[in-house]
Amino acid sequence: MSQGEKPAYQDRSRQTREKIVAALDDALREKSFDQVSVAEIAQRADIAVGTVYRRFENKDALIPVILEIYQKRLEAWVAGESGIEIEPDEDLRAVLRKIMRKSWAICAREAHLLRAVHLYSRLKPDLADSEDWKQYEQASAQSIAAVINHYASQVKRKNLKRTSAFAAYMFNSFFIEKGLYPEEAPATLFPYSGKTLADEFADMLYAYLRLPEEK
Amino acid sequence: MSQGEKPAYQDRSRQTREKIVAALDDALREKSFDQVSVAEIAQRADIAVGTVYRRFENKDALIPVILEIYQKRLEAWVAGESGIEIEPDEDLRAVLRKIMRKSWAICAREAHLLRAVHLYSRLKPDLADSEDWKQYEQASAQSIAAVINHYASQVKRKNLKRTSAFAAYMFNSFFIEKGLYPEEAPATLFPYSGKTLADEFADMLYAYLRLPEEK
Amino acid sequence: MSQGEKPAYQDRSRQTREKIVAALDDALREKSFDQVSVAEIAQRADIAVGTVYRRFENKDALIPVILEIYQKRLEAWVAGESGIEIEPDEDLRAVLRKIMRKSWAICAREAHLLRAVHLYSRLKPDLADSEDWKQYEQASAQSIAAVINHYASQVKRKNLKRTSAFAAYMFNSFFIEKGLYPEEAPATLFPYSGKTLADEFADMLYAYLRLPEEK
Amino acid sequence: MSQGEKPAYQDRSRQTREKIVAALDDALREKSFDQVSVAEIAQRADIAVGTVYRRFENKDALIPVILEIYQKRLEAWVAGESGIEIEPDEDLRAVLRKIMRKSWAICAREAHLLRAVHLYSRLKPDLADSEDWKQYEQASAQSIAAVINHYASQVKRKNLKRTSAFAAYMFNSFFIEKGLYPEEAPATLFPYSGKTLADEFADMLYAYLRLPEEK
DNA sequence: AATGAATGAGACTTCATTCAT
DNA sequence: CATGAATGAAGTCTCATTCAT
Repeated sequence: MSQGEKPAYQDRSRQTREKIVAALDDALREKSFDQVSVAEIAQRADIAVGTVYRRFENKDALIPVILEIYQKRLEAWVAGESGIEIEPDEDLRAVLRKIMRKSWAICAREAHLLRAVHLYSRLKPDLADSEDWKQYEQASAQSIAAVINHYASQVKRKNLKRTSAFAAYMFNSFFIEKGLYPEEAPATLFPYSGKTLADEFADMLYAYLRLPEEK
Repeated sequence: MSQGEKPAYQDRSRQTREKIVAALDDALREKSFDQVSVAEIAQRADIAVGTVYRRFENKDALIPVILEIYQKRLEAWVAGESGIEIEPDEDLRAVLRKIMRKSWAICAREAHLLRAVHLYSRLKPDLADSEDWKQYEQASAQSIAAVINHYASQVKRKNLKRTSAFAAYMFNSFFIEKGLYPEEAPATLFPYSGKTLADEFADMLYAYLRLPEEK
Repeated sequence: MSQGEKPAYQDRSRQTREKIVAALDDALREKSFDQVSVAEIAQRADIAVGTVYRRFENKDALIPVILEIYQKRLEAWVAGESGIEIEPDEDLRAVLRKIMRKSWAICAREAHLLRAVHLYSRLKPDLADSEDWKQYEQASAQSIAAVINHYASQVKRKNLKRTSAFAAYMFNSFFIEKGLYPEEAPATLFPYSGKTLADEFADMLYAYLRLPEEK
Repeated sequence: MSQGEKPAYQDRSRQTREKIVAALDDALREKSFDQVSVAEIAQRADIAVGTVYRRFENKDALIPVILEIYQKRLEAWVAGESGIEIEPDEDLRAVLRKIMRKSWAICAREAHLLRAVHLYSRLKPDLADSEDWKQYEQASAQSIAAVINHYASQVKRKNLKRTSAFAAYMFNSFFIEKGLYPEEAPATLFPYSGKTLADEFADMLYAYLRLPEEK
């Protein structure tokens, strides 16, 4: 239960919550969070406006929910499909490609959710300290760091901590523009997507890791 | 004079326009364009609401102005400081660092303006096809391409066109998150800025250019 | 429920609707529709502005309502009073007088409503094609035609269709000026009203019907 | 010089006035007076907004001017073309037809002006007592009366004064709807115009004059 | 006298939130 | 608990009128 959300003791409450969440998910595929009115959410959920306010303190309290949906999707998807399998003797470059392809697939799939959270954190940074969002990004940073540490022998950079942090930052930035706003600049500057795109980024990351810092 | 703007015949008109522009510039340091009402702009400019509408067809017509302010600032700044000087025998890696440091300085300085345009194009992609914005990003892409072509001998990638496009995309993405929203994730994942940040990206780009495509 | 109006599910809604309608009815006795603001309607109805918009898509959607009020009044009135009774052997001239007197009474009673619709259709002919209004006038045309056909034997004109059409046109024009704008010219040119007025017009119509077309 | 208008002592003033008048005339062919803004008039006249206010106290003060234009047109037209010539032994019915055809022609020609004044007197009856408008209609009434008196021998009605007044009223009503709003109901009920229309009305009037009052 | 920039009241409309049923 | 009607602040935009130049 995230901030601004009210407890649901009864079964019926939980059902209502599900409805709201589904409606929001739906609506975000079409418009930005700002453009979706509470009335529209209620209508899509086939409940009354007041009912939304019974579950959520205000409209902003729905934001954490979006991330929550995303995380559930992510988990379900990871659980369902085979994860990234790394062969014992696999090359770092190949592994990065695998990761990037996979990441791209996930990101593209649920872009509307990430877009909503992302935009929101830009529009109302004060409200949306949204710990969840930060946590989410930090989680991705840790994954990157784990890979880098695992292949430390192939990495030429010495300051692994800083390298990991930078890689994580680029990883996220990379996906944000191309993944969340594929129709807008700067995404349109590179007219490829899918594997081509993922591989290109994997290569860039690989190259970076292989380049020794300058003395 | 950009689209939706009305002509200014008199001196007084131009003064008013400047007041509006300054007020907008000011306001954008605090909130997003959507959160700034026309009434607020008028108030900050110390003029009447109607006066804003005398100069601009509607609120959206102010968007191109933002980019215009930015470009003026850019030009003034470039004119003031010494540009990027490239020594004849200078190394690609060093050149990239220079470029990135400079770009970072510019971007950080007027982040609020770029942020406004960027956010707007995400919120109202239909309206804000904002040719100016696209042009601006394409211009940066061309600069990148020029550098790459100039140093073609040091670049190991063969498909220069695709390489340039990807580099341009990463260049812009890199600056967007860290430059426009330095307080938000994912920018916070990499806790450095200034030269450290610029150099790190320069290195990444350099490494990428030096890495041959896989056969 | 007319075009642009929103459905009312609850009793309370219907009460609100009636408040709005009554407020509008009231206001139109004093000013033209254009001069009545939505805020004024809300105030007269003792509700919030937004409440008006909850029931009606926009201000224009109130226009059909005006005609609706008028029609209800008309029906109620007709139901209440005895209708026009025609004796079997009654003279055409006498029948026309009866009709005109009755029509005059109806028209004078609810002049403010008809005035609103009439003016609106003159001010915004494009929007207010207002099928209702047209239908209403055509209905009156059909009534006239029915009478003429019924008394065909007493009518000397041969082209009954054209005669009916002209009679209907004159019937409406007659009422519009004198009925809707009794204080203005040209109504003031004929300083009588009520039966005197109605009878005079009945006579004119009678005379017209009795005059053979010129060969 | 009508009410609300300011005196023009100089030549230049008079020229300005002409420009305004012409611009207004022009504009009224396209939209209603309410829909024409002072700014538009100024633009069409190729003068400044303030200049309009130097000549006219406010927008409403332009209304009397419209009627003035109309009257000038009328006079010029009457002076230019041969007026209505009545042969000594001409039949009343034929004379009425001539009058109606001529009247129709005038009315149709400058409908936009009459329409503006007419609408205005309906929208703001308080302000627009517009003596001019009343005078104008009374003038037409006198003309009708003159004809009726001239043919008194052929008229069967006894109360000539009342008869004339009613005829004048119908004369004006007749032209208002069909002449000023030919595209709207009730004008559309009678799908003819020109001579057919004029003759039909002439016949109606003739018949009326020939019908003795009932005892 | 002319100009046209500036004014600001006021109109329409939206929508997050409240509250009586 | 759910409902959905009602609220009203706030936003965008228009235009008759004023006034400094």
